[in-house]
Amino acid sequence: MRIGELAERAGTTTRTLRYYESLGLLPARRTGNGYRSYDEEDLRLLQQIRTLRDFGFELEETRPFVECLRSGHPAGDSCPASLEVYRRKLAELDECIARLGAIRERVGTQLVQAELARAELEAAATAPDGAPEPRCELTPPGP
Amino acid sequence: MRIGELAERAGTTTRTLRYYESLGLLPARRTGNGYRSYDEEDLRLLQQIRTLRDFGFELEETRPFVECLRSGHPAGDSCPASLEVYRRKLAELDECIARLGAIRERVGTQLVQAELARAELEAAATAPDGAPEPRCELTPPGP
DNA sequence: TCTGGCCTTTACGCCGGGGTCAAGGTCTAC
DNA sequence: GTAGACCTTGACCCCGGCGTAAAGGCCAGA
Repeated sequence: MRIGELAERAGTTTRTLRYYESLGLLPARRTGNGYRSYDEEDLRLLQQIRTLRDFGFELEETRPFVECLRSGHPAGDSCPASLEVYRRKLAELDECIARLGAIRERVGTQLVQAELARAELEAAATAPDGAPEPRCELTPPGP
Repeated sequence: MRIGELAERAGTTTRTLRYYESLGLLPARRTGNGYRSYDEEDLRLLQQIRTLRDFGFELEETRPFVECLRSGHPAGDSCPASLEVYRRKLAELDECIARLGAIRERVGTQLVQAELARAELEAAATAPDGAPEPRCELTPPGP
C-alpha cells in the first residue's frame, strides 16, 4: 500500500503521514523506486494514533501506545507506559475541567451583574432619578 | 508615565505593551523625544485587558471591553457588545467543559478496562490457564 | 509520445502571544 | 564626558500539527 491509499483509508492526508514519519512515529519501508510502502499493521498503528489524537492526546503521548502495539501486544494500552499516559491525561483533564468550571462561574457572575447594572441604568434613564453607580469590573484572580 | 513604568505597574512587559499597540488595542501618545506616554486611564484599560486574558479571553475578544471603557463607560462590560462576548464565552466554556467531560469518561473507562486486562493477563501467567484474550482499543468517536 | 496522476524532497506559512536579541537614540547622575 | 538606565524600531524564534506550494521523478493508459 502506498502513502495515498493509507492516508485515505485512515481519513488523513499524505502530509500528515510524512510528518509522523519525520517524528519516527510511523516509519515506512520503501519500494525500489523510493515510494513509501505500508501494510495493514501500519494502518492499525495509524488508527491508534488518530484515535488518541481525537481524544486530545499530543502526538508524543501516543508514542507508548504505538510502540506497545509494535512490540506485539494485542492493544496499544496493554503496556504500563500507556497506562501511565492514561493516568496523567486523566489528571490533566480533571484539572482542566475544574479550572474551566471556575472561570465559567466567574464569567457567569460577571454577566449577570453587568446585565443587572444595565437594567438599572435603563430604569434610571426612564425615571429621572440619581445615578445608581454600577461597578462590575472583573477582579483579577489570585496568584 | 513611560512604557517601563506602565508595564511594571500592570505586571507585564514592555514587549507586551508594544504588541498591544501594534494591534491597535492600546495606542500610546508620544512625547517630544518619541517615547510612549501613558496615563492612569491607560492603566485601567490595560488592567481590563490583562484580567480578561487571565480568564482565557483572546486579545481580540477584549477589544469591545476596552472600547467600552474608552468611550467613557464606568466599566468595560457596560456595553452590549461586551455582554455579547460574555455570552459567547459562556457558551464556549460550556461546550468545552462538556467535551472534556465526555473524553474524561472515555479515557477513564479505557484505563479501568486496560488495568483489568493486565490483571487478568498476570493471573493467567500465574495460573497456567487459557488466554482470556483482552481487547481494549480506543474506539473512534462519532463524526 | 504525451498526458495525468501518483510519488519524492525542501521549504515556507500559520495560529497567539509574546521572548529575545541587535543596533542605536536619550536622558540623568556623577 | 561618560556610565548606566531607560527608550526606539526591526527582526527572528518558539510551541504543535500540519497546509500548501515548488520542482522534479515514476508509471500507466491512449
